[in-house]
Amino acid sequence: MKAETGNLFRKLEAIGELTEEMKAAIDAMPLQVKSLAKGEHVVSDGEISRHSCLLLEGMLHRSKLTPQGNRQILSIHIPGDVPDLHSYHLKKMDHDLVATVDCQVALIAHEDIGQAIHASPALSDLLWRETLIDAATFRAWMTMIGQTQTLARVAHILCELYVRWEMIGDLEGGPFPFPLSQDEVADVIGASIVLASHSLQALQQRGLVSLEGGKATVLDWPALRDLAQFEPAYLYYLHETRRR
Amino acid sequence: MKAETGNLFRKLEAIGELTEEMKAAIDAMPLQVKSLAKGEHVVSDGEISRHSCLLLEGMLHRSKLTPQGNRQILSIHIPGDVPDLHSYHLKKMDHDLVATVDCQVALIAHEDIGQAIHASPALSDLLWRETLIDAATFRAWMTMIGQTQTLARVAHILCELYVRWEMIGDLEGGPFPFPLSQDEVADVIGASIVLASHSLQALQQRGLVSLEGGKATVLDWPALRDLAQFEPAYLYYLHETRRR
DNA sequence: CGTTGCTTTGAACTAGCTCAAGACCTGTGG
DNA sequence: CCACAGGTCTTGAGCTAGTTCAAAGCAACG
Repeated sequence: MKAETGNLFRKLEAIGELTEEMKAAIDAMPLQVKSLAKGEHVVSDGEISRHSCLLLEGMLHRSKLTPQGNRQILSIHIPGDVPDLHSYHLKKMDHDLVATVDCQVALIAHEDIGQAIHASPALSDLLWRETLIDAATFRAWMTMIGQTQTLARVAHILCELYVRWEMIGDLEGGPFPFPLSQDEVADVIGASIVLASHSLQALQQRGLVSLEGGKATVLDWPALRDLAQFEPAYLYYLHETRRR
Repeated sequence: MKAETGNLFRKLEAIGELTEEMKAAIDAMPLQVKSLAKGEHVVSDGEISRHSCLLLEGMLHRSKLTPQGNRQILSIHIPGDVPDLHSYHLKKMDHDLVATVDCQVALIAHEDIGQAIHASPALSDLLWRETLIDAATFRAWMTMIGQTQTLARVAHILCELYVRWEMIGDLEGGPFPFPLSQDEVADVIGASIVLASHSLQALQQRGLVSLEGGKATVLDWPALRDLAQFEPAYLYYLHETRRR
Protein backbone atom coordinates (compact mmCIF):
# COMPACT_ATOMS: atom_id res chain seq x y z
CA MET A 1 0.00 0.00 0.00
CA LYS A 2 1.19 3.46 -0.87
CA ALA A 3 1.61 5.99 1.89
CA GLU A 4 -0.23 8.63 -0.12
CA THR A 5 -3.63 6.98 -0.05
CA GLY A 6 -3.89 6.23 3.69
CA ASN A 7 -6.11 9.18 4.55
CA LEU A 8 -8.24 8.63 1.47
CA PHE A 9 -8.82 5.01 2.52
CA ARG A 10 -9.74 6.04 6.05
CA LYS A 11 -12.26 8.51 4.71
CA LEU A 12 -13.80 6.12 2.19
CA GLU A 13 -14.10 3.46 4.88
CA ALA A 14 -15.97 5.98 7.00
CA ILE A 15 -18.63 6.50 4.35
CA GLY A 16 -18.98 3.07 2.75
CA GLU A 17 -17.53 -0.35 2.19
CA LEU A 18 -14.00 -0.40 0.82
CA THR A 19 -12.76 -3.80 -0.29
CA GLU A 20 -9.18 -4.88 -0.93
CA GLU A 21 -9.87 -4.92 -4.66
CA MET A 22 -11.09 -1.36 -4.53
CA LYS A 23 -7.99 -0.33 -2.63
CA ALA A 24 -5.85 -2.05 -5.21
CA ALA A 25 -7.72 -0.28 -8.02
CA ILE A 26 -7.06 3.04 -6.34
CA ASP A 27 -3.41 2.27 -5.72
CA ALA A 28 -3.02 1.26 -9.36
CA MET A 29 -3.69 4.83 -10.47
CA PRO A 30 -0.51 6.81 -11.14
CA LEU A 31 -0.09 9.82 -8.86
CA GLN A 32 1.76 12.97 -9.77
CA VAL A 33 2.84 14.50 -6.48
CA LYS A 34 3.14 18.27 -6.41
CA SER A 35 3.90 20.96 -3.86
CA LEU A 36 1.83 24.10 -3.68
CA ALA A 37 2.51 27.37 -1.92
CA LYS A 38 -0.22 29.07 0.09
CA GLY A 39 -2.57 30.90 -2.23
CA GLU A 40 -1.67 28.92 -5.35
CA HIS A 41 -4.55 27.63 -7.44
CA VAL A 42 -4.79 23.91 -8.17
CA VAL A 43 -7.36 24.81 -10.80
CA SER A 44 -9.29 27.99 -11.52
CA ASP A 45 -12.84 28.96 -12.38
CA GLY A 46 -13.52 28.45 -16.08
CA GLU A 47 -10.58 26.12 -16.70
CA ILE A 48 -10.93 22.72 -18.31
CA SER A 49 -9.67 20.14 -15.85
CA ARG A 50 -7.72 17.04 -16.93
CA HIS A 51 -7.10 15.56 -13.49
CA SER A 52 -8.47 15.48 -9.99
CA CYS A 53 -6.46 16.27 -6.93
CA LEU A 54 -5.95 14.17 -3.81
CA LEU A 55 -4.86 16.31 -0.90
CA LEU A 56 -1.91 14.73 0.93
CA GLU A 57 -0.80 17.42 3.33
CA GLY A 58 -2.02 20.90 4.23
CA MET A 59 -5.42 22.34 3.48
CA LEU A 60 -7.29 23.49 0.39
CA HIS A 61 -10.48 25.42 -0.07
CA ARG A 62 -12.88 25.96 -2.92
CA SER A 63 -14.17 29.44 -3.59
CA LYS A 64 -16.29 31.29 -6.09
CA LEU A 65 -16.12 34.95 -7.00
CA THR A 66 -19.18 36.99 -7.87
CA PRO A 67 -18.92 39.24 -10.93
CA GLN A 68 -18.55 42.09 -8.43
CA GLY A 69 -15.51 40.39 -6.96
CA ASN A 70 -16.91 39.10 -3.68
CA ARG A 71 -15.60 35.71 -2.65
CA GLN A 72 -17.66 32.90 -1.15
CA ILE A 73 -15.66 30.02 0.27
CA LEU A 74 -17.60 26.88 -0.58
CA SER A 75 -15.76 24.18 1.31
CA ILE A 76 -12.60 23.47 3.25
CA HIS A 77 -10.51 20.38 2.64
CA ILE A 78 -8.24 18.22 4.73
CA PRO A 79 -5.89 15.38 3.73
CA GLY A 80 -7.67 12.44 2.15
CA ASP A 81 -10.16 14.71 0.37
CA VAL A 82 -10.45 14.86 -3.41
CA PRO A 83 -12.10 18.26 -3.68
CA ASP A 84 -12.44 18.28 -7.44
CA LEU A 85 -13.45 14.70 -8.00
CA HIS A 86 -16.53 16.11 -9.72
CA SER A 87 -14.34 17.52 -12.48
CA TYR A 88 -14.06 13.99 -13.86
CA HIS A 89 -17.61 14.51 -15.14
CA LEU A 90 -17.86 18.31 -15.16
CA LYS A 91 -14.65 19.25 -16.91
CA LYS A 92 -15.17 22.98 -16.83
CA MET A 93 -14.64 24.37 -13.35
CA ASP A 94 -17.29 26.68 -11.90
CA HIS A 95 -15.07 27.79 -9.00
CA ASP A 96 -11.46 27.93 -7.83
CA LEU A 97 -9.52 25.33 -5.87
CA VAL A 98 -6.88 27.07 -3.79
CA ALA A 99 -4.15 26.16 -1.31
CA THR A 100 -5.13 27.57 2.10
CA VAL A 101 -1.60 26.87 3.36
CA ASP A 102 1.43 25.21 1.80
CA CYS A 103 0.30 21.83 0.53
CA GLN A 104 1.27 18.53 -0.96
CA VAL A 105 -1.19 17.15 -3.45
CA ALA A 106 -1.30 14.20 -5.82
CA LEU A 107 -2.81 14.76 -9.24
CA ILE A 108 -4.73 11.85 -10.76
CA ALA A 109 -5.44 11.94 -14.47
CA HIS A 110 -9.09 11.66 -15.43
CA GLU A 111 -8.22 8.87 -17.85
CA ASP A 112 -6.86 6.83 -14.97
CA ILE A 113 -9.95 7.48 -12.87
CA GLY A 114 -12.03 6.35 -15.85
CA GLN A 115 -10.12 3.09 -16.11
CA ALA A 116 -10.38 2.42 -12.39
CA ILE A 117 -14.13 2.99 -12.14
CA HIS A 118 -14.95 1.12 -15.31
CA ALA A 119 -13.03 -1.84 -13.97
CA SER A 120 -14.83 -1.63 -10.64
CA PRO A 121 -18.49 -0.57 -10.53
CA ALA A 122 -18.31 -0.77 -6.73
CA LEU A 123 -15.57 1.84 -6.71
CA SER A 124 -17.60 3.97 -9.08
CA ASP A 125 -20.54 3.80 -6.67
CA LEU A 126 -18.41 4.70 -3.68
CA LEU A 127 -16.88 7.69 -5.44
CA TRP A 128 -20.31 8.78 -6.63
CA ARG A 129 -21.43 8.55 -3.02
CA GLU A 130 -18.48 10.70 -2.01
CA THR A 131 -19.52 13.45 -4.43
CA LEU A 132 -23.07 13.26 -3.08
CA ILE A 133 -21.81 13.85 0.44
CA ASP A 134 -20.01 16.87 -0.94
CA ALA A 135 -23.41 18.10 -2.14
CA ALA A 136 -25.01 17.35 1.23
CA THR A 137 -22.33 19.49 2.84
CA PHE A 138 -23.25 22.37 0.55
CA ARG A 139 -26.85 22.00 1.68
CA ALA A 140 -25.79 22.17 5.31
CA TRP A 141 -23.65 25.24 4.69
CA MET A 142 -26.38 26.95 2.71
CA THR A 143 -28.77 26.43 5.58
CA MET A 144 -26.25 27.70 8.07
CA ILE A 145 -25.50 30.80 5.98
CA GLY A 146 -29.12 31.54 5.17
CA GLN A 147 -30.72 30.80 8.51
CA THR A 148 -28.33 31.24 11.42
CA GLN A 149 -26.49 34.09 13.11
CA THR A 150 -22.83 34.68 12.47
CA LEU A 151 -21.67 33.35 15.82
CA ALA A 152 -23.41 30.05 15.15
CA ARG A 153 -21.91 29.94 11.68
CA VAL A 154 -18.37 30.24 12.95
CA ALA A 155 -19.10 27.59 15.55
CA HIS A 156 -20.49 25.40 12.78
CA ILE A 157 -17.35 25.33 10.68
CA LEU A 158 -15.30 24.58 13.78
CA CYS A 159 -17.59 21.66 14.60
CA GLU A 160 -17.44 20.30 11.09
CA LEU A 161 -13.68 20.51 10.82
CA TYR A 162 -13.28 18.97 14.26
CA VAL A 163 -15.37 15.95 13.30
CA ARG A 164 -13.68 15.57 9.94
CA TRP A 165 -10.14 15.82 11.34
CA GLU A 166 -11.14 13.31 13.97
CA MET A 167 -12.17 10.88 11.27
CA ILE A 168 -8.79 10.81 9.59
CA GLY A 169 -6.41 11.64 12.45
CA ASP A 170 -6.36 10.52 16.01
CA LEU A 171 -7.03 13.76 17.79
CA GLU A 172 -8.26 12.35 21.10
CA GLY A 173 -9.86 15.68 21.82
CA GLY A 174 -6.63 17.54 21.17
CA PRO A 175 -5.97 20.42 18.80
CA PHE A 176 -6.56 20.24 15.08
CA PRO A 177 -5.25 22.49 12.28
CA PHE A 178 -7.33 25.61 11.73
CA PRO A 179 -5.14 27.91 9.66
CA LEU A 180 -7.87 30.16 8.23
CA SER A 181 -7.30 33.89 8.36
CA GLN A 182 -10.20 35.96 9.63
CA ASP A 183 -10.65 37.20 6.11
CA GLU A 184 -11.21 33.63 5.04
CA VAL A 185 -13.52 32.87 7.95
CA ALA A 186 -15.55 35.92 6.92
CA ASP A 187 -15.89 34.58 3.38
CA VAL A 188 -16.96 31.18 4.64
CA ILE A 189 -19.79 32.55 6.75
CA GLY A 190 -20.83 35.28 4.34
CA ALA A 191 -20.08 38.13 6.74
CA SER A 192 -17.56 40.90 7.20
CA ILE A 193 -14.10 40.45 8.65
CA VAL A 194 -15.12 42.54 11.65
CA LEU A 195 -17.87 40.12 12.58
CA ALA A 196 -15.60 37.16 11.96
CA SER A 197 -13.08 38.63 14.37
CA HIS A 198 -15.72 39.31 17.01
CA SER A 199 -17.18 35.84 16.69
CA LEU A 200 -13.86 34.06 17.01
CA GLN A 201 -13.08 36.11 20.10
CA ALA A 202 -16.51 35.47 21.57
CA LEU A 203 -16.14 31.71 21.18
CA GLN A 204 -12.83 31.84 23.01
CA GLN A 205 -14.08 34.15 25.75
CA ARG A 206 -16.98 31.80 26.41
CA GLY A 207 -14.49 28.99 26.83
CA LEU A 208 -15.81 26.91 23.92
CA VAL A 209 -12.62 26.70 21.90
CA SER A 210 -9.09 27.96 22.00
CA LEU A 211 -7.29 29.15 18.90
CA GLU A 212 -3.57 29.47 18.77
CA GLY A 213 -0.85 29.14 16.20
CA GLY A 214 -3.17 27.98 13.45
CA LYS A 215 -4.64 25.23 15.62
CA ALA A 216 -8.03 24.96 17.29
CA THR A 217 -8.86 23.02 20.44
CA VAL A 218 -12.43 22.28 21.37
CA LEU A 219 -12.83 22.96 25.09
CA ASP A 220 -16.58 22.48 25.53
CA TRP A 221 -17.96 20.26 22.80
CA PRO A 222 -21.60 20.08 23.94
CA ALA A 223 -21.83 23.85 24.23
CA LEU A 224 -20.12 24.42 20.90
CA ARG A 225 -22.30 21.87 19.14
CA ASP A 226 -25.48 23.36 20.62
CA LEU A 227 -24.50 26.90 19.74
CA ALA A 228 -23.71 25.82 16.19
CA GLN A 229 -26.89 23.75 15.91
CA PHE A 230 -24.51 21.18 14.49
CA GLU A 231 -26.08 17.95 13.21
CA PRO A 232 -23.34 15.78 11.66
CA ALA A 233 -25.79 13.50 9.84
CA TYR A 234 -25.01 15.32 6.58
CA LEU A 235 -21.47 13.92 6.63
CA TYR A 236 -22.92 10.41 6.30
CA TYR A 237 -20.30 8.70 8.42
CA LEU A 238 -21.39 5.12 8.99
CA HIS A 239 -20.22 5.08 12.61
CA GLU A 240 -20.35 7.83 15.17
CA THR A 241 -16.90 8.85 16.26
CA ARG A 242 -16.19 8.61 19.95
CA ARG A 243 -16.00 12.24 20.96
CA ARG A 244 -15.45 13.68 24.35
CA MET B 1 -41.60 6.19 -25.75
CA LYS B 2 -43.61 6.92 -22.67
CA ALA B 3 -45.17 10.34 -22.26
CA GLU B 4 -43.86 10.58 -18.69
CA THR B 5 -40.18 10.73 -19.57
CA GLY B 6 -40.30 13.42 -22.25
CA ASN B 7 -39.14 16.27 -20.02
CA LEU B 8 -36.50 14.09 -18.42
CA PHE B 9 -35.09 13.24 -21.85
CA ARG B 10 -35.05 16.87 -22.89
CA LYS B 11 -33.15 17.78 -19.75
CA LEU B 12 -30.63 14.92 -20.04
CA GLU B 13 -30.02 15.80 -23.67
CA ALA B 14 -29.25 19.34 -22.54
CA ILE B 15 -26.48 18.19 -20.22
CA GLY B 16 -24.96 15.22 -22.03
CA GLU B 17 -25.28 12.62 -24.71
CA LEU B 18 -28.42 10.51 -24.50
CA THR B 19 -28.48 7.51 -26.82
CA GLU B 20 -31.47 5.45 -27.87
CA GLU B 21 -30.26 2.58 -25.69
CA MET B 22 -30.13 4.86 -22.68
CA LYS B 23 -33.64 6.09 -23.38
CA ALA B 24 -34.80 2.50 -23.63
CA ALA B 25 -33.11 1.66 -20.34
CA ILE B 26 -34.91 4.56 -18.69
CA ASP B 27 -38.24 3.65 -20.19
CA ALA B 28 -37.80 0.07 -19.02
CA MET B 29 -37.99 1.20 -15.40
CA PRO B 30 -41.46 0.79 -13.90
CA LEU B 31 -43.04 4.08 -12.81
CA GLN B 32 -45.54 4.46 -10.03
CA VAL B 33 -47.49 7.61 -10.79
CA LYS B 34 -48.83 9.53 -7.84
CA SER B 35 -50.69 12.77 -7.21
CA LEU B 36 -49.59 15.12 -4.46
CA ALA B 37 -51.43 18.03 -2.90
CA LYS B 38 -49.62 21.31 -2.27
CA GLY B 39 -47.54 21.02 0.88
CA GLU B 40 -47.37 17.22 0.91
CA HIS B 41 -43.96 15.66 1.46
CA VAL B 42 -42.60 13.23 -1.09
CA VAL B 43 -40.03 12.25 1.52
CA SER B 44 -38.97 13.85 4.78
CA ASP B 45 -35.73 14.62 6.57
CA GLY B 46 -34.40 11.56 8.36
CA GLU B 47 -36.47 9.04 6.39
CA ILE B 48 -34.94 6.08 4.59
CA SER B 49 -35.77 6.38 0.93
CA ARG B 50 -36.60 3.37 -1.26
CA HIS B 51 -37.29 5.22 -4.50
CA SER B 52 -36.49 8.40 -6.33
CA CYS B 53 -39.07 10.73 -7.73
CA LEU B 54 -39.43 12.04 -11.28
CA LEU B 55 -41.52 15.20 -11.36
CA LEU B 56 -44.14 15.05 -14.12
CA GLU B 57 -46.32 18.07 -13.45
CA GLY B 58 -46.26 20.93 -10.96
CA MET B 59 -43.32 22.01 -8.87
CA LEU B 60 -41.38 20.62 -5.92
CA HIS B 61 -38.82 22.14 -3.62
CA ARG B 62 -36.26 20.78 -1.20
CA SER B 63 -35.92 22.39 2.20
CA LYS B 64 -34.03 21.90 5.42
CA LEU B 65 -35.08 23.01 8.89
CA THR B 66 -32.60 24.20 11.48
CA PRO B 67 -33.02 22.79 15.00
CA GLN B 68 -34.55 26.20 15.82
CA GLY B 69 -37.18 25.68 13.16
CA ASN B 70 -35.97 28.06 10.47
CA ARG B 71 -36.40 26.80 6.94
CA GLN B 72 -33.91 27.11 4.12
CA ILE B 73 -35.23 26.23 0.68
CA LEU B 74 -32.38 24.45 -1.09
CA SER B 75 -33.66 24.06 -4.63
CA ILE B 76 -36.76 24.41 -6.76
CA HIS B 77 -37.80 21.75 -9.24
CA ILE B 78 -39.67 21.69 -12.50
CA PRO B 79 -40.96 18.77 -14.58
CA GLY B 80 -38.21 16.46 -15.79
CA ASP B 81 -36.21 16.87 -12.59
CA VAL B 82 -35.42 13.96 -10.28
CA PRO B 83 -34.76 15.97 -7.12
CA ASP B 84 -33.89 13.01 -4.91
CA LEU B 85 -31.83 11.00 -7.35
CA HIS B 86 -29.05 11.17 -4.77
CA SER B 87 -31.11 9.06 -2.39
CA TYR B 88 -30.18 6.05 -4.52
CA HIS B 89 -26.77 6.26 -2.83
CA LEU B 90 -27.59 8.27 0.29
CA LYS B 91 -30.64 6.45 1.55
CA LYS B 92 -31.21 8.58 4.61
CA MET B 93 -32.62 11.97 3.70
CA ASP B 94 -30.95 15.08 5.12
CA HIS B 95 -33.81 17.39 4.05
CA ASP B 96 -37.45 17.41 2.96
CA LEU B 97 -38.85 17.12 -0.54
CA VAL B 98 -42.14 18.98 -0.71
CA ALA B 99 -44.86 19.76 -3.25
CA THR B 100 -44.81 23.51 -3.90
CA VAL B 101 -48.16 23.20 -5.69
CA ASP B 102 -50.37 20.24 -6.59
CA CYS B 103 -48.16 17.77 -8.46
CA GLN B 104 -47.94 14.59 -10.44
CA VAL B 105 -44.84 12.54 -9.78
CA ALA B 106 -43.57 9.12 -10.82
CA LEU B 107 -41.77 7.07 -8.19
CA ILE B 108 -38.92 4.87 -9.41
CA ALA B 109 -37.71 2.09 -7.12
CA HIS B 110 -34.02 2.20 -6.27
CA GLU B 111 -33.70 -1.46 -7.29
CA ASP B 112 -34.85 -0.56 -10.77
CA ILE B 113 -32.43 2.33 -10.96
CA GLY B 114 -29.69 -0.08 -9.89
CA GLN B 115 -30.55 -2.50 -12.67
CA ALA B 116 -30.67 0.25 -15.27
CA ILE B 117 -27.32 1.79 -14.41
CA HIS B 118 -25.54 -1.53 -14.00
CA ALA B 119 -26.75 -2.50 -17.45
CA SER B 120 -25.57 0.82 -18.89
CA PRO B 121 -22.41 2.49 -17.57
CA ALA B 122 -23.09 5.40 -19.91
CA LEU B 123 -26.43 6.00 -18.20
CA SER B 124 -24.74 5.75 -14.83
CA ASP B 125 -22.26 8.41 -15.90
CA LEU B 126 -25.00 10.71 -17.17
CA LEU B 127 -27.02 10.42 -13.98
CA TRP B 128 -23.90 10.97 -11.91
CA ARG B 129 -23.29 14.06 -13.98
CA GLU B 130 -26.83 15.19 -13.27
CA THR B 131 -26.27 14.93 -9.48
CA LEU B 132 -23.04 16.91 -9.89
CA ILE B 133 -24.93 19.72 -11.58
CA ASP B 134 -27.26 19.66 -8.62
CA ALA B 135 -24.20 20.26 -6.43
CA ALA B 136 -22.98 23.05 -8.73
CA THR B 137 -26.34 24.72 -8.31
CA PHE B 138 -25.92 24.60 -4.54
CA ARG B 139 -22.58 26.32 -4.95
CA ALA B 140 -24.17 29.07 -7.03
CA TRP B 141 -26.97 29.55 -4.50
CA MET B 142 -24.56 29.59 -1.60
CA THR B 143 -22.57 32.31 -3.30
CA MET B 144 -25.69 34.28 -4.05
CA ILE B 145 -26.94 33.98 -0.46
CA GLY B 146 -23.59 34.70 1.14
CA GLN B 147 -22.36 37.46 -1.12
CA THR B 148 -25.17 39.40 -2.78
CA GLN B 149 -27.96 41.72 -1.68
CA THR B 150 -31.51 40.49 -1.39
CA LEU B 151 -32.73 42.20 -4.55
CA ALA B 152 -30.07 40.43 -6.58
CA ARG B 153 -30.95 37.15 -4.93
CA VAL B 154 -34.58 37.35 -5.93
CA ALA B 155 -33.54 38.29 -9.44
CA HIS B 156 -31.20 35.29 -9.44
CA ILE B 157 -33.85 32.69 -8.77
CA LEU B 158 -36.05 34.25 -11.43
CA CYS B 159 -33.19 34.04 -13.92
CA GLU B 160 -32.45 30.45 -13.06
CA LEU B 161 -36.05 29.30 -13.29
CA TYR B 162 -36.49 31.17 -16.56
CA VAL B 163 -33.53 29.41 -18.13
CA ARG B 164 -34.55 26.03 -16.79
CA TRP B 165 -38.18 26.32 -17.91
CA GLU B 166 -36.93 27.44 -21.28
CA MET B 167 -34.87 24.26 -21.57
CA ILE B 168 -37.83 21.94 -21.17
CA GLY B 169 -40.72 24.03 -22.47
CA ASP B 170 -41.02 26.30 -25.41
CA LEU B 171 -41.53 29.61 -23.72
CA GLU B 172 -40.47 31.90 -26.55
CA GLY B 173 -39.98 34.64 -24.01
CA GLY B 174 -43.47 34.20 -22.62
CA PRO B 175 -44.53 33.60 -19.02
CA PHE B 176 -43.35 30.63 -16.97
CA PRO B 177 -44.81 29.18 -13.75
CA PHE B 178 -43.63 30.91 -10.62
CA PRO B 179 -46.02 29.83 -7.90
CA LEU B 180 -43.84 30.59 -4.87
CA SER B 181 -45.43 32.46 -1.99
CA GLN B 182 -43.43 35.36 -0.61
CA ASP B 183 -42.82 33.27 2.44
CA GLU B 184 -41.14 30.72 0.23
CA VAL B 185 -39.16 33.32 -1.69
CA ALA B 186 -37.94 34.61 1.67
CA ASP B 187 -36.72 31.15 2.65
CA VAL B 188 -34.95 30.71 -0.67
CA ILE B 189 -32.96 33.91 -0.34
CA GLY B 190 -32.36 33.65 3.40
CA ALA B 191 -34.20 36.86 4.22
CA SER B 192 -37.45 37.98 5.83
CA ILE B 193 -40.81 37.97 4.14
CA VAL B 194 -40.85 41.76 4.30
CA LEU B 195 -37.71 42.01 2.20
CA ALA B 196 -38.97 39.36 -0.18
CA SER B 197 -42.12 41.39 -0.71
CA HIS B 198 -40.19 44.60 -1.27
CA SER B 199 -37.79 42.95 -3.69
CA LEU B 200 -40.52 41.39 -5.80
CA GLN B 201 -42.26 44.74 -6.00
CA ALA B 202 -39.05 46.53 -6.87
CA LEU B 203 -38.32 44.16 -9.75
CA GLN B 204 -41.76 44.81 -11.16
CA GLN B 205 -41.62 48.56 -10.67
CA ARG B 206 -38.32 48.66 -12.51
CA GLY B 207 -39.99 46.87 -15.38
CA LEU B 208 -37.73 43.80 -15.24
CA VAL B 209 -40.41 41.16 -14.73
CA SER B 210 -44.12 40.93 -14.27
CA LEU B 211 -45.69 38.52 -11.81
CA GLU B 212 -49.31 37.57 -12.04
CA GLY B 213 -51.42 34.56 -11.23
CA GLY B 214 -48.48 32.36 -10.26
CA LYS B 215 -46.64 33.13 -13.53
CA ALA B 216 -43.60 35.27 -14.19
CA THR B 217 -42.75 37.06 -17.42
CA VAL B 218 -39.28 38.42 -18.04
CA LEU B 219 -39.64 41.89 -19.54
CA ASP B 220 -36.01 43.02 -19.63
CA TRP B 221 -33.68 40.04 -19.68
CA PRO B 222 -30.33 41.87 -19.92
CA ALA B 223 -31.21 44.14 -17.01
CA LEU B 224 -32.50 41.26 -14.89
CA ARG B 225 -29.46 39.12 -15.63
CA ASP B 226 -27.08 41.95 -14.80
CA LEU B 227 -28.85 42.82 -11.58
CA ALA B 228 -28.77 39.16 -10.55
CA GLN B 229 -25.14 38.75 -11.60
CA PHE B 230 -26.48 35.61 -13.23
CA GLU B 231 -23.90 33.35 -14.87
CA PRO B 232 -25.67 30.23 -16.17
CA ALA B 233 -22.44 28.23 -16.62
CA TYR B 234 -23.21 26.33 -13.41
CA LEU B 235 -26.18 24.66 -15.10
CA TYR B 236 -23.80 22.99 -17.54
CA TYR B 237 -26.12 23.10 -20.52
CA LEU B 238 -24.18 22.00 -23.57
CA HIS B 239 -25.83 24.56 -25.84
CA GLU B 240 -26.87 28.10 -25.07
CA THR B 241 -30.59 28.52 -25.38
CA ARG B 242 -31.71 31.23 -27.77
CA ARG B 243 -33.04 33.87 -25.42
CA ARG B 244 -34.48 37.20 -26.31
C1' DC C 1 14.39 47.19 11.76
C1' DG C 2 11.42 48.35 8.32
C1' DT C 3 7.89 46.29 5.54
C1' DT C 4 4.10 43.55 5.02
C1' DG C 5 0.21 41.10 6.29
C1' DC C 6 -3.03 39.98 9.84
C1' DT C 7 -5.89 41.31 13.76
C1' DT C 8 -8.28 44.34 16.86
C1' DT C 9 -10.99 48.28 18.03
C1' DG C 10 -13.97 52.22 17.49
C1' DA C 11 -17.40 55.17 15.32
C1' DA C 12 -20.96 56.12 12.18
C1' DC C 13 -24.17 54.21 9.24
C1' DT C 14 -27.62 50.99 6.95
C1' DA C 15 -29.72 46.88 5.41
C1' DG C 16 -32.50 43.96 7.13
C1' DC C 17 -35.27 42.30 11.23
C1' DT C 18 -39.56 41.75 14.19
C1' DC C 19 -43.93 42.98 15.38
C1' DA C 20 -48.28 44.45 14.29
C1' DA C 21 -52.13 46.17 11.78
C1' DG C 22 -54.71 46.45 7.76
C1' DA C 23 -55.87 45.16 2.97
C1' DC C 24 -56.80 41.81 -0.09
C1' DC C 25 -58.05 37.70 -1.92
C1' DT C 26 -60.50 33.05 -2.40
C1' DG C 27 -63.10 29.35 -1.20
C1' DT C 28 -66.95 27.60 1.84
C1' DG C 29 -71.15 27.11 4.13
C1' DG C 30 -75.49 29.15 5.30
C1' DC D 1 -75.66 35.85 -2.74
C1' DC D 2 -73.63 37.11 1.42
C1' DA D 3 -70.68 36.50 5.33
C1' DC D 4 -66.91 34.94 7.11
C1' DA D 5 -62.63 32.50 7.77
C1' DG D 6 -57.93 31.52 6.40
C1' DG D 7 -54.31 32.49 3.91
C1' DT D 8 -51.38 35.87 1.56
C1' DC D 9 -49.59 40.37 0.78
C1' DT D 10 -48.53 45.20 1.99
C1' DT D 11 -47.13 48.90 4.86
C1' DG D 12 -45.18 51.30 8.74
C1' DA D 13 -42.47 51.97 13.02
C1' DG D 14 -38.80 50.96 15.86
C1' DC D 15 -34.92 48.16 16.65
C1' DT D 16 -30.53 45.36 15.96
C1' DA D 17 -27.29 42.80 13.65
C1' DG D 18 -24.54 43.72 10.50
C1' DT D 19 -21.75 47.01 7.39
C1' DT D 20 -17.81 50.21 5.88
C1' DC D 21 -14.04 52.99 6.80
C1' DA D 22 -10.14 54.05 9.26
C1' DA D 23 -6.47 53.78 12.48
C1' DA D 24 -3.63 51.44 15.55
C1' DG D 25 -1.43 47.29 17.33
C1' DC D 26 1.05 43.08 16.69
C1' DA D 27 3.94 39.64 14.82
C1' DA D 28 6.66 37.46 11.45
C1' DC D 29 10.20 37.69 8.18
C1' DG D 30 13.98 39.02 5.28
